[in-house]
Order: sequence, then structure tokens, then C-alpha cells
Amino acid sequence: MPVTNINDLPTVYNASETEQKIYKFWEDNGFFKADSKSAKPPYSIVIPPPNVTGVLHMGHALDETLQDILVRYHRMSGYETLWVPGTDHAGLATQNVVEKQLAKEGLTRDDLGREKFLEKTWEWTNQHKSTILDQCKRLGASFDRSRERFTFDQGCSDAVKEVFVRLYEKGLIYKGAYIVNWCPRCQSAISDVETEYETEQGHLWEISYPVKGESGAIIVATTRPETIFGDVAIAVHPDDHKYSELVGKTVVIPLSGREIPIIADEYVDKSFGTGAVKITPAHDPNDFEVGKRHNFSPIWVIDEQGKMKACGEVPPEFHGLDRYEAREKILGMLSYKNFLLRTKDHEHNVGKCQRCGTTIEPLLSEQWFVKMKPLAQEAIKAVKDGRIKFIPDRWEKNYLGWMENIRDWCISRQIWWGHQIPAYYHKVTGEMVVAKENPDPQNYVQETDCLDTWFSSALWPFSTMGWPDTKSDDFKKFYPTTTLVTGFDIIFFWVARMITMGLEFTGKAPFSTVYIHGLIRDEKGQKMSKSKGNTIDPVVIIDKYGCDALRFTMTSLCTFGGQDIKISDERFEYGRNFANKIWNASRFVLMNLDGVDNNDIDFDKLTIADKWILDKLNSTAKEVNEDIQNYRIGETAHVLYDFFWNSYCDWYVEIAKIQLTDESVKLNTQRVLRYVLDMTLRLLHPIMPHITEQVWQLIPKQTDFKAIMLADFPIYKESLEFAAEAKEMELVFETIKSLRNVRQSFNISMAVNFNITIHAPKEEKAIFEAIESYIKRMAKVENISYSDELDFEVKKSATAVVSASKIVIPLENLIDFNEEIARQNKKLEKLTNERKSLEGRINNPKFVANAPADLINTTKARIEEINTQQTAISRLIGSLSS
RNA sequence: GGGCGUUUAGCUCAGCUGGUAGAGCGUCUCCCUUACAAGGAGAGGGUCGGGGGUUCAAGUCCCUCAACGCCCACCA
Repeated sequence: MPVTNINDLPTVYNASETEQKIYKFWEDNGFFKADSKSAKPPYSIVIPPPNVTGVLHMGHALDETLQDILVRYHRMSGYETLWVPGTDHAGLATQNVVEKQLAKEGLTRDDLGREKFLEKTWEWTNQHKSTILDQCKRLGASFDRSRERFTFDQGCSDAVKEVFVRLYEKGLIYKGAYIVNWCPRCQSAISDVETEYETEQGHLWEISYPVKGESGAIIVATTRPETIFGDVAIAVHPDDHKYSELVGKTVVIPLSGREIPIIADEYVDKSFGTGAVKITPAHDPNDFEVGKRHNFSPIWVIDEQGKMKACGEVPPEFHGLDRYEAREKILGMLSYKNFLLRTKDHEHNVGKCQRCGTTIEPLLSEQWFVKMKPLAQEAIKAVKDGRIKFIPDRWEKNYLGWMENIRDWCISRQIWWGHQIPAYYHKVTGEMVVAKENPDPQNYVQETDCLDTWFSSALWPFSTMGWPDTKSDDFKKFYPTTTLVTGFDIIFFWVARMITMGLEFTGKAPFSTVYIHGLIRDEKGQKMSKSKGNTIDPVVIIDKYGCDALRFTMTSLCTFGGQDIKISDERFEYGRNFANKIWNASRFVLMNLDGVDNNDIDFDKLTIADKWILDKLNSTAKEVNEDIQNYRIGETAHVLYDFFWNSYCDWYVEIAKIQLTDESVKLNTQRVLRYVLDMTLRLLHPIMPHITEQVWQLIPKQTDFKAIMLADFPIYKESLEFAAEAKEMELVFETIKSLRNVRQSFNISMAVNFNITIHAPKEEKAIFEAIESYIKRMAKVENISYSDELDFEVKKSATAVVSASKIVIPLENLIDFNEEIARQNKKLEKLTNERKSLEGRINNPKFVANAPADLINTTKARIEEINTQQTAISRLIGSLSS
């Protein structure tokens, strides 16, 4: 750590120059490395692994910052702290990226074949794997890169196989033909949570199906006419009298001529449409259930590309047509042949692929599923009995609601990049074996499907700790992890599944607290997205304002309720300005330390101001600890901002300037300045790691710790509590403020010095004498005289009433006394209003009977105080007016 | 259809367990006072969405209405 000459420090903090240098210092010294053999209590977090294809965005910046704050706080608070970094192989996303690259060369993945394609994808992955974590370094993330993991690395893959086989053996994984959400573009099944519904303006078409052998027909309403060739029946409600005659009869599918029966099923809603529904088991989840109940074989008419199948049931002229083209053509022909009776506008929800936005095709196909109901039981219990706590707790409801209605999880994906399902089929008999390894490569071939990326993510908290080796040092020391930090958008995708798998395979909840933060939005409250072009690049912000500025601003915007956060470029000025304030205040302190190299404050020599700032520091430390422990991280930022800027800089440093000129207290003042700066930097370090480290390293002879990031985090100390003196300081503030107010009100330049007379009762006079120097310097007072006369005539003066005393500022030619009267009247009015409402309370017998004693006392005391001040001001006005 | 969230100063938002409202930015006045103009000092600004209730006391608890936003489910 190169130490700069203090006098050469620039007056404007140069964040970008400092930050990378500081990060390197930490990294080179291995300060982020956790020791699994340590005797300290563990604190661990696993990063929500960003996609390898990802580029750092504001969401990461927030998520990583919050984790880093928790990690740094606990590291400084005596925990052996591990933050595991890593990335997600992101099956489909990564495959798409590589396929796009191939497309540029005019190739498809099929041209390469599975093995070559995987080779290429690994190549791409290895090239990009560290990009996003390297970007996280710019965020100051203190994760342990020596433990970096990848959801598709050897260890994670072993864990996946182990879990898959065990679940299968327990009967919790099965393979079967069910309706799944099929994305025709991705060419794969996707799970329910990956399907997003959008309301679209569509149509409801009423189509007539002629009854066989009769002149009548049944009219069916549908939103998807292209599936008519897959119909296996028409269903009506059993109690629907309109149709009771028709049940059991046969109708003819228009255009194709295939014959199907009319059946009765409770699923049908009599009041919707025409009350008659076409049943297409291969292409609709509800129809599939109806079909099963009535023993119909499904008929596929749309293929995996979303095109009409070239099969016997589909008339040849439609073969190979895209589903939407087919729809138009079918409607045209139905209309031409008078089968289409009516077209109504109809608003309905259409499923879209979360990844690419393509309309989902519900498709009956053979897929692998995890039976979730039995697994969910323990996961529900763990949250209900408090083993896992959500912050804010309203997300528990959300989680439980989903878990209690959990549906089976479709885990197979028809892609190549991912964990290939460990099932093997006999080449001849087709017999299936589920095992970690191929039992006999000569005769068995592996299942071609891969697993949903979230399958491996679900194991992340324990697969990264060496599981299935439960004897590994990391697993023993750091599993279960402590806190999980993430956004609410992946509670179902990820959090719920980690809880489920963690409990099933380790018997322990994978973390005890789930800290859910809001999402980052643009200044209008819209979600940031590349397509909208409203994204803000964290790296650009860091270059412009600095990492600490970014962190501080974002942290200060975090609310306890976990609201979404709206940001714009300019908001980061807040953090930048604060960083600059820290820089300059620190510069002042360092320049005035004269090499004072310890924090050995002489408690017998403390001035009232010293005691006040120590007391304030102490209560700030107390609150910061409580706030972080309770995940009130935004509050932490506010408390520290207020303490550092308003208490330390605006008051204490100004007062210290006076004390430094007094040889009798100079050294002690330097020590207090130093101590408070040192402790405040530590308190700020989790939020603003770089600047605090840089400044801390410049404080003379910091020998106890190598870095602030390893220093002890300040906690509340009884020895630093000075309640009485802290209260006395209020008199200083009040006095100075009211004198400044007088100056400003009458437009008196700071260059003009006052003489003042303080009319004070005995007990207050002593305090004023003790703080005289502060008043003189900070309110630009030349000379102070005292009087014990409290009842006096005021002439040609402005007066400030402070506590029980009156301060008279003679201003003969400087002011307009009508203005002074007006000023005093305004004050009087304020006091009168306050008094009225307080008296209203105290005169209410019910208030006296019910309110706590100390509230009654303070109310009475306040009325008393107002009373004296009112009397004083009234007299002033009287004597000024005469 | 069910659930959740939001509504507080011109703007963006804080306000934990109920005790007469706070910050940042912006506005108005002064000031380049030897750490900082990314700064200092002072000032102005709110019937806390509407209505009702509980309480000595409500922005804070309960009910209700309204607007906006989100999540889940889903009728072809």
C-alpha cells in the first residue's frame, strides 16, 4: 500500500485512481480468503451465480453490494467469513449465443454435431467465464476467488448426478408424456415458471360441427381453430339441457371429415362461449386431462417447430404450414364452406417464453419431472417453524402460497449445453437405467435431454461446499450458509428450489435468512431492459462517480420494506459528494495530527465538545450494528451520513479548530479527532470500502491491523457515554444558531463582529463560560459580557432567547427595529401554538391518567420552558415598541 | 378471480414496536471563512390519497373507497 504524502492529497477525491489500487492491495494480500480451519464462528454467503453470458447490470450491482456489506461487516465483527463467487452455465442462453455465432458462419449446431458443438461452447465459456466476476471486482466485492465455482464444473456436475439418481431411486423423478410448455423457437420444453402470460386481444371463433346423419350441428367456440384436426371429442356440461339430446352422438370435423363423439364432462363452463368445447388433448393442458378421463388417444397436429404436421389427420393442403398461417387458411376455408358462424373479439392470456418471447405451444411430449409435492412438505415446514426467515416477511406468504400449490417441475430440456440426464437406454431392448455412469457404453446410450439450468442452481449452496463429500472442510465449516441475498423475481425459480433440495439432501436449511431486496428501475419506474434502451451501466457509473459513490447511493435507497429502487445517473452525485466530504474532512484531520500515532485519549482532559462527539459516535455505532443485523441497510447509510457530515464535520471539526489553538487541550483534541475518524471509517467501511481503506492507511501508524477491512468493527461502549455533556452541547448549538439567525435576518456580514451580553441565571452562566470560545469563533462574536439581570429593558438591540437566558446583541445603526419586532412576534406565535396544543393535552385528565409518566413530565417541562421564553419575548417586544 | 405493494414538502423518497412529521435534490438570502463551491451559513415549503372507526393520543392500528403498480391462477 503506497502511502502518499498527506500534503499532496488532491482536494477532490479521485475515486477511479484509488479504487482499483485498493482492490489490488486486498486481493494481493489474500484478505478475501476464508480459512475453513479457523476457530471463529462462520458466516457464509453464496453468490447468486450470474449467467456466464451476462454483462454486469444494476441489479447485480445492488445484489453484490448488499452481500459485500454483510460480508465485510461480519468479517470485521469476528466471524470467519466466506463469500463464494461463481457463475451459472445458463443452458439455453449460452447455447443461443454460440448458435448465433455459428449462424454467422452459416452453420447450425446440427452441422457440428453434439460433441463438436459442446467443445465450441466450452471454448466460448472458458473465454467469458471470468468476465462478469471480474466486473464485480469493480464493485469492490470481497469474495474468495480461490473458491470460484461454475454450475457446470466437475464438482457441480457430480452433485447433479448424485441428486438425480437419488431422487429417481426414491421415486421422486419420473419420465412421462404430459402437456408441457413448448417453445418452438428454443426447440425445447420449458417449465411453468419460465412461462409468462400476456394479455392479448384475440378472437373467439364459433365453428359449426355437423352432427353425423342429421341435419343439425353443434357450435363450438375456440381461440385456436388450427387445432381442430387434433380434436378427439366435443364436450358439454352434463347438466346443460341445451345439449342433453346430443351427448353420445357423433359429429364430423369440418375440412378433415374425421368423426368424433360428443361427450359430457364437468370441466365445461355452460356460460362461456357456446357451452360446447372441442377437446384437443395433444395441444391443451385442460383438454389433456379431459382426454385422459375419457380414454382418448391424443392426436398431434402441430409439431415442435410450430408447424402443421404432415399426418393423416391433417388435410394435405395444410401440411408444413406455420401455425398462424394455418389458422388463417383454415378460417378462410371454414368461412367459405359456411362452417364459421361468428367471430368475436376476445381478450385472453397467451403464454410466452420468458427467454425469447415466442408464444408457447402447449405440447404433449415425453419429459422428465420432479415430483414436488412430497419434497415441498419439509420446505414449507422449514419456513413456518422459523428455520428460514424471509426479510421482509411478506415474502414468506408468497413463498408458502406457491409451495402449497406446487406442481411438478419439468426438468428436461431439449438442448445440448447442460447436464445431460444420467439415464441410459439399452440399444436393443430400450431398457432404461438411471445411474451416475453408463453401465455399459457398448450397449447403452445416454438420454439426449439435458437438465433445466435451475436444477444445478438448486444445489448451489451445498455443491459449492464440496457436497456430496460431507466431510470436506468447507462443508463442515461453512454449510449451511447464513444469508441469501436476492431479488424477489427469483424466489420461485431459485430460492424455493434451493430450500427444497438443501433440506432433502443435507437435512439442513441451506441458509437461515433470505434477504429480499427490490428491483432496480429507471427514473420513470420502468424495468430496465436492453430492448427499452433505458439501462444504466454500473461500470459507466463507477468510472464517472466512483464505486463507493455507487454503493453508498444504492444502499441509501434501500428501504426496510424492500421497495423497488428508481435510479437515474444524477442520483449518484449524492454518494460522490459524500465520498468527497469524507476525503476532505479526513485530509483536514490528517494535516492537523502532527504525527499523533495512537488513540490514547486522556479522559480527564475531555472538553464538553469532545464528550459530545464521543457520545454521538457511540450511539451511532450502536445503531449501525443494530441496523445491519436487522437488515435495515438503508438506515445504516442515513445514520452514518448524518453523523459524519452534520455532527463530525459541521460541528466537531469546526470546534476542534478552536481547541487546536489551545495548547492545554491540543494533543487530546488531536487524539479525539483521530479516534473518531478511525472509528467512523470502520463504521463506513462495509458500505464504502475503498475510500475508507485509503484514508485509514494514511492515518499515522495503524499497526494493530493490516487493513481497515480486517480491523474490529466498532460497537457500543459504556465508557463513551456522556449523556449530560451531550445535552449541554445543545446550548452551544442553539446559541450559535440563533446568533447566526440574527446575523442573516438583518443582513450583517460575517466580517462584522458582534459584542454580546448574556443575561443568564447562575446555573447557565457557568455553561456559557465554558463554551465561550466556541460561540466567539463560530458566531463571530468579539466580546461577551454577562449579567445576572433577567428582567431588563432592551434598547436598539436584537435579542435571542436561548433556554432560560437572553442574549442581547446591540445593533444600533444596523437594524430596523420594526423588523426585529416582527421577527420576535413570529417566534412568539410559534411558541404560542406549541403551548396551546401541549396544554390541551396536560389539561385532559384522561391523558394524565393514561400517558406514561416520563411523557407527562417532559410535556410539563416543555410548557414551563415555553412559558419563560414567552414572557421574555413579550417583554422584549414591549420594550422595543416603546 | 385471489394475493401483495404504493399513495407523506415542487421532485425522489425515509419514517421500527402509535406520543404534534424528516432527508437528498430543487427554490429563496448571504458567503470563495486557510478540509471541502461535489462546499459553508440562514430561510421557506406538508390539513401525511378520500371517508369512517379504535385510542387520552394515529402518517403509524382496524374497516372502507379510489388511483397506480406487481405476483399468482385462468374459461375453450
